[in-house]
Amino acid sequence: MGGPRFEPVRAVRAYERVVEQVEEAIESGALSPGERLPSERDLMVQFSVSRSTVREALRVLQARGLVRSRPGDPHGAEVLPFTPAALHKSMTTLARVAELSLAELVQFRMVLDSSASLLAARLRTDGQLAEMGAAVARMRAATDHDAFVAEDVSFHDVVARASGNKLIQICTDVVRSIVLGLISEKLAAAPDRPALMRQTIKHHEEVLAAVRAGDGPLAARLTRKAMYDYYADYVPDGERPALRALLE
Amino acid sequence: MGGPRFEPVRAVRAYERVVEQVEEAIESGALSPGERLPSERDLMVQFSVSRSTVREALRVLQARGLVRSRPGDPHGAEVLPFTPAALHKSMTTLARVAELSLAELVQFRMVLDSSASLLAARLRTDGQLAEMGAAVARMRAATDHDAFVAEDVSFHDVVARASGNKLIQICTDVVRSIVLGLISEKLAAAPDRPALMRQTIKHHEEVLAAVRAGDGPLAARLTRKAMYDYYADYVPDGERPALRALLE
DNA sequence: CTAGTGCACTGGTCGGACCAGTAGGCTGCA
DNA sequence: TGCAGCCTACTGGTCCGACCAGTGCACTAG
Repeated sequence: MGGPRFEPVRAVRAYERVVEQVEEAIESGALSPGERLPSERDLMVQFSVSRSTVREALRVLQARGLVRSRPGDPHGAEVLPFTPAALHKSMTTLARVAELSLAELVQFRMVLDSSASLLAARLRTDGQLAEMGAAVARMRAATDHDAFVAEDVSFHDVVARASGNKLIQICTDVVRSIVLGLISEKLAAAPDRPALMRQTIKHHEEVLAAVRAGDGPLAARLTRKAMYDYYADYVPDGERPALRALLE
Repeated sequence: MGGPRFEPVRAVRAYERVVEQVEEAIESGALSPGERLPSERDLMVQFSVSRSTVREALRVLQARGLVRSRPGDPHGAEVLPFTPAALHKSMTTLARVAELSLAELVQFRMVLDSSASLLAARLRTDGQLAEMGAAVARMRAATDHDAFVAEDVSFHDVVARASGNKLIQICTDVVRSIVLGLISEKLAAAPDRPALMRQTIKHHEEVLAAVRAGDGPLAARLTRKAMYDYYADYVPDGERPALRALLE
């Protein structure tokens, strides 16, 4: 006690050090999206490691969504612009191995999307308001179910953007696609689809009105209600109370 | 139009197919945490690929937090129990490359933690209530700042657990550690620390009382307030209104 | 000036090699 | 018989060299 606390020196593999350096260069902005890494054969010289090591490092960087390499490309691996793909992947894995229930996912969406609505009610621009209106209009005009869902998504996406919080925007996007992936087949086979679509449109119009009026709490409440009504049928009875707990 | 829509056949690399198969085995539960993968040399026989390919696949699986391999281990790579490490990594990367502001992160925590409090007010067990009380007691007894923060964290963690939503629990955990990582140095140098600690304890007691009373909305509101008061000083003036938007 | 063709180089994969490190069986001592 | 210590077979980490199909660019022929 009291003396310098030494940290255990984990054996750092060569490829990890390569990953760290390249990662740092990318995250610090020294390498911008679209720029190229040197070729693998150049990298092995620069890092003084073998090509196998370089390649393992590139695989890790690729798994993290930071770079992409194409066979034959004479310019070397490309630094990618940020995408939530890696986040999406790890959250999807999480959903499977941690056995996240649909109820938990929907509940999470209720929390996040309603907060987005609340913030959007205050921070939305007129342009975003128009985008939301347009999305609702396209929902109304949608003929097939896929198009309807797509416009539904775009509405929620505008709201999330209008919240001014990129993290909320990204997380709603990721969780939404996981939820949709889980129930898409059931959704397409839902009974009385037209009625559900009409109800959904009505809900969206109400949310939009609340956002336009700047009534954040109302917009949030309506968003939670809309999401509950939309998904409750797919959630097992026993888990529905947990969702209703968010409806006040 | 009309004909079968063919999807572009992206050239699937050999190592990707290896990743897919192992991933599927793990996520489906065919391989449980603690179990071992065959050795690399066995895998190259089973998959009919070279060891380089096997190793690149293992690097990807390791980057995703699914397996771990130690040099010299005669039992092969170990299948890991789920940890949010991969999620944490990708969200940390996200925070850097998407240039998430502290305000966005704190706002996200306000949303998630307050929802956790709201749910916990309804769903908490008596045992969890006791844990929360114990955490607050330890906060009060904490002598140094690190211990104080640690107990603060454990309080929030119990609340998140009591929400009954694993996704909320994990995400609050991940974002919290990112936030703490961003401001830990500033936090330790905060002026008038004892006063801040007293205020924080008071806030936690109030939240705990609301949770105990089953008053979800109050617990949520208090949680947002507590978090705002705790972090507002570190958020640039211009971004504070966005946080206040969550305080009603 | 353009269409077409090589070519140089790329990433993907393979096979073989060596090393340090581990675990478990074996040996030899008590 | 029991146990401590060594030994060995095998592991993962790294390196090397090789081949292939594919790419982009420069060059050439029209």
